[in-house]
Amino acid sequence: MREETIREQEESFKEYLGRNGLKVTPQRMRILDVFLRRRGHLTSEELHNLARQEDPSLGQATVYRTLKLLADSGLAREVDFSDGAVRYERAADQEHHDHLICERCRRTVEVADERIERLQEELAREHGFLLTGHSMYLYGLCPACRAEDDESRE
Amino acid sequence: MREETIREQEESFKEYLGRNGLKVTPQRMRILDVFLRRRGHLTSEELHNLARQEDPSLGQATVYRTLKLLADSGLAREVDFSDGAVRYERAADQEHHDHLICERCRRTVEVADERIERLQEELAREHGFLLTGHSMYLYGLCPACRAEDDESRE
DNA sequence: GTACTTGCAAACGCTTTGCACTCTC
DNA sequence: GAGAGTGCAAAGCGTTTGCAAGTAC
Repeated sequence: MREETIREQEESFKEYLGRNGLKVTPQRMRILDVFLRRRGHLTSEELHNLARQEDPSLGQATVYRTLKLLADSGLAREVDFSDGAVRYERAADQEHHDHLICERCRRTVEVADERIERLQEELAREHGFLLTGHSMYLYGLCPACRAEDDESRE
Repeated sequence: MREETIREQEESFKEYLGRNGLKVTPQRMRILDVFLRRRGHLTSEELHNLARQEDPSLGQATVYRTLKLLADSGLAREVDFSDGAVRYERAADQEHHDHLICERCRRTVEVADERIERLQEELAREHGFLLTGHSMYLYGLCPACRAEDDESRE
């Protein structure tokens, strides 16, 4: 992520904190910084390990608490790959997307399809619901793992 | 669920057990029976409470283990509404469906849309994946909760 | 008789919380 | 200096597991 974008997101977080009577602390800013500099889907533990390299006294609980704040503030998004722990991704990366996950190697691809989104809206409306959000996870075998299968079958 | 269907499912489970060198026990059959007679999305704990009324000595661990077997055998399906616990639903009820969940009252509606399924397949294929499964949860406000909102706004 | 199963309780992994201390505003 | 935030350790939660006793086949 570009330095400039990082600055913007930091400002945005500070603003969010101020607006909600919360305080700007070195821990919170460090966690945000590490989070933004890392692409992908991090668990709280992974983020803790990374951030602790810069500040060994940083506690795991603070990471959990800060990730919640980041999600609330809209800078991070929770994702659940059903692998035990909740993961977080940067919300700024894309407006919206879903995930395609390899069941064997856990590699993930972010996908988006406008047509599916529209159909989801439609489906909700048909049932009288006002759609506020959704989560869609597609599970399968990625190209590499499919190739492995083919080889072993020979 | 009709008695006849229940019989069929019981037979199917016994067959699955035999085929895998597992045993037919009173606990397993009781859990299956309670599960089949209840529509909806049950947690292991809810099922344990129900089954315990018929057999007070039934252990929670046995319910967990049996639900895993039911899922493996294809009689039950795991669903995750992100409310903390894994839930199970009868697989025989529908070939396949997804869930529309009210964020306020937690009411759920089962939905299915052939067009969305096709697009999911297509999306996976575009990325070289072989699709094996998916989970889609739509979150929103149900008609009743929307009406409540409208009233309070007057 | 030989696995496989059971119930119990302990362990598990992720997450939250109570607390005394520290810091931001 | 008041209220929020921190790190720590303990607790919490749903779930899994080790074990000795019991049971299906």
